[in-house]
Amino acid sequence: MTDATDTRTTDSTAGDGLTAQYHPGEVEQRRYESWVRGGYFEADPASDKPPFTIVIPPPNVTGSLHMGHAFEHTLMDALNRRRRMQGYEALWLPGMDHAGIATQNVVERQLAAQGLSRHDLGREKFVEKVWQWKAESGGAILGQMRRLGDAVAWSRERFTMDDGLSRAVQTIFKRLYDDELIYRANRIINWCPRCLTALSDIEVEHSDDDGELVSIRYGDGDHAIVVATTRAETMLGDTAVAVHPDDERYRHLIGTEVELPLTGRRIPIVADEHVDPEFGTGAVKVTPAHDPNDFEIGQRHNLPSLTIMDERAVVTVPGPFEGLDRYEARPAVVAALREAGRIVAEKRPYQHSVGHCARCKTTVEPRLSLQWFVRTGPLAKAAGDAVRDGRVAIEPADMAKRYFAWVDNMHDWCISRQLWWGHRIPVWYGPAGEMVCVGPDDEAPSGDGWHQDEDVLDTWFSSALWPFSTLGWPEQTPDLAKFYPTSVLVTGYDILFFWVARMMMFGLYAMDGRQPFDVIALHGMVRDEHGKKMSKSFGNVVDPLDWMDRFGADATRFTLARGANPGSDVPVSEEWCQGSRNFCNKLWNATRFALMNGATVAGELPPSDELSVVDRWILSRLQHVTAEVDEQFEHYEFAKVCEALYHFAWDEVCDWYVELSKPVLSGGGPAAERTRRVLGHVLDRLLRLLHPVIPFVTEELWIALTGGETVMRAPWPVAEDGRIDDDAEEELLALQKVVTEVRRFRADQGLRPTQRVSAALTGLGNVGIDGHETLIRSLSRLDPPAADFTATATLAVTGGIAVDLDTRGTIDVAAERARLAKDRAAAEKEAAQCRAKLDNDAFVAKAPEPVVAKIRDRLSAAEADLARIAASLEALPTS
RNA sequence: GGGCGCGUAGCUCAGUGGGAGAGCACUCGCCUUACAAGCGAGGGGUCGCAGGUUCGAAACCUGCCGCGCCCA
Repeated sequence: MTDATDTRTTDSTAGDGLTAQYHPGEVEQRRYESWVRGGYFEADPASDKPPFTIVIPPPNVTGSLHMGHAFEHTLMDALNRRRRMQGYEALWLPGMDHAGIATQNVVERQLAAQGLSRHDLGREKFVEKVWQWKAESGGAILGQMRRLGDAVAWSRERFTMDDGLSRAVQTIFKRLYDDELIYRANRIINWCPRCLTALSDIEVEHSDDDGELVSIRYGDGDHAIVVATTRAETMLGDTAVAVHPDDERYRHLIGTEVELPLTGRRIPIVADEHVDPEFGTGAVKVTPAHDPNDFEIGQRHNLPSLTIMDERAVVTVPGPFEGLDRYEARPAVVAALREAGRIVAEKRPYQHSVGHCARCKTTVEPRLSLQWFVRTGPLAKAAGDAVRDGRVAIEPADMAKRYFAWVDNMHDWCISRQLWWGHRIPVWYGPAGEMVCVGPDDEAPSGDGWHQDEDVLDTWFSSALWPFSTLGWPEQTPDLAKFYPTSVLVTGYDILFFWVARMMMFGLYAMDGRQPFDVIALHGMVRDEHGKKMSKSFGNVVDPLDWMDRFGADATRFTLARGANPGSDVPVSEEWCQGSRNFCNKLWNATRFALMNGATVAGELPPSDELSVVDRWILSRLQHVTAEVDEQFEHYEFAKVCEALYHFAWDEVCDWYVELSKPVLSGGGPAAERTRRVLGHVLDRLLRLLHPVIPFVTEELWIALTGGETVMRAPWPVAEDGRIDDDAEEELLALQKVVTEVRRFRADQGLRPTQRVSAALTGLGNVGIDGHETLIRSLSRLDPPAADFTATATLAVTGGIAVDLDTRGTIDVAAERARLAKDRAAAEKEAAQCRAKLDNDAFVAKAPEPVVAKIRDRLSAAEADLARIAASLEALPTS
């Protein structure tokens, strides 16, 4: 360098081919393509390696990658990549579900833009149209998964509507039907008047909404009874009033009839245990066709069910309210009742729980209709038992409580949907009322009067088969033999009921009691930096694609994995993602430094007795970290994996090992050779350990460092106990203490970092680091004592080490006094705490001996510190 | 209404019986030949409140307060 041009921040490469900063955009796509080309993601059922299988929770074909996917995929990818490195035949199987309602809605909206409805096209043409839509615009998420780095076996991509999976659906439907675990019944179900379909219980979201509570008097005089309702319009369909059998207020009315206002109908007053006498007046109106609880009461008392609304929730009762929808009918009915002098009280607003369609948020209308159901009793029992008896583990284990609460109280599952997009129910009805369930290899009945059920199955019905339908079931394929049961299911705790319990039920049933997965690893929800749920209306949604653009896929992944404590929600913020980007850059530069200094992985790692204490120390630390990371991975403790590696890489390798190695490397000779080999080894292992979480940057660096083909095929590191060296760790700890103490003195004295100071070190031999005086001087920028050396300050470090410094007479006495006073206060506090414990006879008598001994040691250390500090203070000029 | 969970530094979170931790933020000093996306040093907490168990409690028990989620 011949002039003053500052090259520090430019991106010049320094002979090693690496730029001064990591640019993920230049690496990621290229690396992903090379992985796919290399076939590294694929899995072979003929392999004799042990299998490791994850099936992807199939994203919705209409969806795109949001932060929740990015999170979940990061975890799965990390598990999968590690297992592959460990020598498993690892399969991560991708695919999507057909998302009945959502997809139909998308295509219907497109049609609506042309002024068409699906009915204009007819069923067959409409379904064709949906397939066409899927081919053209479906599955955007698959491309986004590539950007994230998902190591999925693309050759096995599956879709719930594919032929094979459809065959699986029909097969299990028939089997369940024949076993009487599927039945058709007239029941009250959740109905969406906008989607015009039935919904299962869990597709209904409840929220506390403002409504009204209207109290209405039925009957007259001493034969009157007041009921309160939030849905006045349903009184048109009332067929009884119910009271609690023990309620003294109404005992005389039980068994009698009252006149239902506006209708002239007379309805009975019945006694039912399920009425809460504390709520309202203790009397409830009963509308069996429009309320699930009322339906139950109706069943128990043989009451008629009057359906008063059509599928769009429009009143169909002849009279003044006919043709009004439920929200128009409500005030109209209340007005008419008021007119008739029937309203006793009105409360507005009145907050109460209201169910909404999970897909479109429309208020659900309970509706009596003929639907198909899965009888969940025996299936749910088996699903619960598989966890209870330990065949399936839920991680974290606490979450099993939620699972049991669900499977042990499961209602029958309404599986029919009044849609066209989905698996059509394989049941045919005959002219004489016949009903025939048709298996995949059966001939469907044909001829006059035969027709197939119009409805399709709930999307979750096919998703419930996912862990085995994707492997070829019902055929007995090599894949199924090799890769089932899957190893671990990674999913959010919010989906435990929707999907996990259903896969368990169907998996155990279809696979003769063999569970669909060995472990259910649950994660939480991604939230914003203040722990708030991300929502469009709140404006706090973060787009993972945006982060990947700006900080890289690795930084995005590391941010998510680093926050991943099992079962807990993950807050994320842009600042943290920046921090992750910085970490990737740190690794980049550490490797760059290593390459510039000839780090290598060639040849055997020298035996420990040929290595310096610094080399032995970092190798020892590496073993501890390797063991720790391995252990934490086994327990899905991704945050702890990341924490351990971040700390090791940054604080130990970069801040200490690299700095300590600089003088050795520049010194040349065999010592430098050995350190080059150790540095190469440590980075090689570090990059391997990090690869599952941050695959791109580690691949780029590992190849540059080792010249290998891909880190994906490098064996997963195993801790070598023989390299653990407690003495080396102790010595380094002492060395770090000395250096830190000198740096602290320098900072307190306001000495510039570049200013070298003469110093004499004594007592290093006390802790066995007398051989490292040069290193200590280099890190703390101390020169050997000159001829005219005069100590102006003395630092006393624990362990009897003293550093005499010659600051040319200009030491800041006040600053030094303050520093020592602070040290003394800390030591005094420590000594006092220890003394208090030791003075307590009960403590000495009852606490375990090692604990007592430790406190004694701490006390004597604190006392020694106090003595040294006092001496230092004494030695200060009194000015 | 029923159930589950949480409350630890300014923020977000680890820590489950024996020295209160991390990341970020903050303060001070630095372009120090890998990295300013950096380096060195530092400040900051009655561990929600009140009782109890224990030689010893952030952790275990009870109650209360506050917050969240699921179910009805």
